[in-house]
Amino acid sequence: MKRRSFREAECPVARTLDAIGDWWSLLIVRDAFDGIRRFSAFQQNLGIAKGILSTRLRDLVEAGVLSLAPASDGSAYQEYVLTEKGRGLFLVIVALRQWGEDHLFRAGERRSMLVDAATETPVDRLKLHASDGRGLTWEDTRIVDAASCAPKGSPSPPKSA
Amino acid sequence: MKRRSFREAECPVARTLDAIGDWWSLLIVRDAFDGIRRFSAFQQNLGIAKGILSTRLRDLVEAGVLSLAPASDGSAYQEYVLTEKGRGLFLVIVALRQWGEDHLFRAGERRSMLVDAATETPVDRLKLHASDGRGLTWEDTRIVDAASCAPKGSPSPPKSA
DNA sequence: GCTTCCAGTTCTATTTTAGAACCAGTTTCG
DNA sequence: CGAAACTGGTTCTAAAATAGAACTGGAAGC
Repeated sequence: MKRRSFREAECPVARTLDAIGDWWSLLIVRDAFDGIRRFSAFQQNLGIAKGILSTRLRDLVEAGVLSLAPASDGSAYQEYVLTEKGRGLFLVIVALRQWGEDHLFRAGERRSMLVDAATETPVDRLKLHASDGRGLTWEDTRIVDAASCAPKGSPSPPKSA
Repeated sequence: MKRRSFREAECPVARTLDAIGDWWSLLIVRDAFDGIRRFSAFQQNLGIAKGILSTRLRDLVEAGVLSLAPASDGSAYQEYVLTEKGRGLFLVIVALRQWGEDHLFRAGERRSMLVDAATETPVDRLKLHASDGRGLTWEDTRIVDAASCAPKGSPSPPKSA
């Protein structure tokens, strides 16, 4: 009765959710983007049980999203910091944020906001584009099998690995 | 011992995850984007227990992400279709997909691909821009409280709601 | 009208989570 | 230095969620 795994799914969305799609992981990652690094800081900020946090952090480190580094304040403790792979989740967080802003707030309700630090102005909306720059909506797209759609530099035909 | 709720969180990311952040919801939404509409089709495609699927679909309908519509094939059954709100999750799915493509596949491994239907070429990567069009990375951004960052047409000061 | 399919609901067993208690190593500080 | 408090966990129990199978009532197929 184990939870189904999509680690080997053909769909990248499924693999991503398999890796970080549980209830707490993305919240932890969001906190990491907000500068939180210490176990107790995550725990207090999220109100998560320590046992769960412990396994989630371990899983995220195992997944290569976070890594353990010596504390920046010189103490003997360690900190959890985003790896390059973890920082790659930024647009996932932004996409979640923009959807929430659009659909989950009543008018005038207090909310945090993502701004361009240089100008303090809100960032632009994410948009999807074709390779030639045209804007795309869901209706303009299709899912195909990679084998049938080799990109320019066709790295290698899917023979073994 | 209820699961903590972020329905009233100030952070849009937290609200979004509260609404659709559990293990199955985004997979169901992904399937919906792929054209799946019937209970049994979701069930077979995901390998999810029927009981869970039942509550997940009910929750998604309640959240306004899916709606029930009479079956398009003329039968007496009903179908689950994405609402406008649900279609708004497209970029979330795309962001998850691109991260998975980048970090969760070995070279040459078979994977599905999102293409521009018109040209059959892979879509562009999502990118974040400032309001003036400059590309932004995480390091270029900050989270601020909405009240301290009123946008141009300052809709209304956060007085009541 | 009998059988099969569809879309669930209900049931039990297993797994996961929450929350509190506990603990070893660290830091504080008197 | 030694006691007290803090940090980062682990362990324990109880509650909740999930998996999987069995069951059900209406719709379709024949």
